[in-house]
Amino acid sequence: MKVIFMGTADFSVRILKDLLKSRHEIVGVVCQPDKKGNRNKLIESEVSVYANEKGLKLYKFEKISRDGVEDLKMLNADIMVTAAYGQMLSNEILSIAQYGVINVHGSLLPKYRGASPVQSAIKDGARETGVTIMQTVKNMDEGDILDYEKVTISKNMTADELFIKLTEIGAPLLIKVLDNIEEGKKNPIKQNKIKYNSENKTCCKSSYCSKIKRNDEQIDWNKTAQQIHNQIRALSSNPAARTSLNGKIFKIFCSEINNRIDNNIAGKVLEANKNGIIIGCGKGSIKVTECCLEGGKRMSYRDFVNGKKIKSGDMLGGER
RNA sequence: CGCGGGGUAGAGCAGUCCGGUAGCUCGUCGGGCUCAUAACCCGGAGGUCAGGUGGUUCAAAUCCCCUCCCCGCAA
Repeated sequence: MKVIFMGTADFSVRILKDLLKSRHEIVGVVCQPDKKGNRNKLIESEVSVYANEKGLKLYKFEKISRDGVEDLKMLNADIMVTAAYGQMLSNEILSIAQYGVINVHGSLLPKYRGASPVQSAIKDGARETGVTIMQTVKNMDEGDILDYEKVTISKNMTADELFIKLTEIGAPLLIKVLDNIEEGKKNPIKQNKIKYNSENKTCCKSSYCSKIKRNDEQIDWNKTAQQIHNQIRALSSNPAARTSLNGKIFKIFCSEINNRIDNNIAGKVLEANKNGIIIGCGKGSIKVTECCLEGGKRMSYRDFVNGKKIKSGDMLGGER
């Protein structure tokens, strides 16, 4: 089939890569316009870089529903596919192609509808999530499910890692769905009828997750080690969970639960040596394994300790 | 021209203010100790100090000028 691919992030690129190897033809790629990033430099999105590299026809609409209709119609696509695109689609866009728009979503819908399904699942400490291929409709993430697959979340898994796993599973799944649609074997299931697990009925309850805000990044050391660990994993590597160390922003990318209960003070560095950086939490403690200081690069706890930037007894999370 | 931090051995850093032999920790290699070790002790290798075959100087990692690259904040 002739496919228009819409996506922006790294997640999207990994889907697009596999899609290019399939029997379907990519007749156009749409991504978000270049944005001003750090230090006001113009940042080209991952999809933009990749599409240019592959010589694909690329569009960057400020507002796709306003600016994109004519261009997209001209491509005569059979179907459009979105994966982390970042814009809502109007009914007009949704009806351009005969098979409409299908989306690759990083959760088992109807759970975690919205902007941050992957991060939210980790933050909640979920042991399992999945990837859903669904028909896109006007209301956010409410369309019928065309196929899905479950994914296990291991206890130290970060959002980066889960994103990769979801694309590894999601890309072939998407291709399978496209194949089926082409062969007339479309089998949509309403979200309120889906059964991922016969024993557990709560999994079919819908929920929403919003964009990650600055406030979500700040670590509250009074929380439990498990909660903090989940927050760190959920936000890694971007934007990353943060606290402060000696007046500077201290970001933590990877951690492990390290339940020390003796002599705990929330936010206190209990130990900082080659064995690890151990930090007291409201309940238990965590071991920081990868981190960075404002202005510096991400590094392992060994390197961080080696540079003598942190020592036992330091307090994290004070005012800055 | 938004604000700030940084580029010194494979890695993380000190040294820069106040110019004068290139330093620390980790890793690595070799040796020793040990029942043994990721522990301890001894020794070695490894650096055009981001770049300008730039300026000042008897002398520049250090002072001055220009360029490049990395990172954080704010948007």
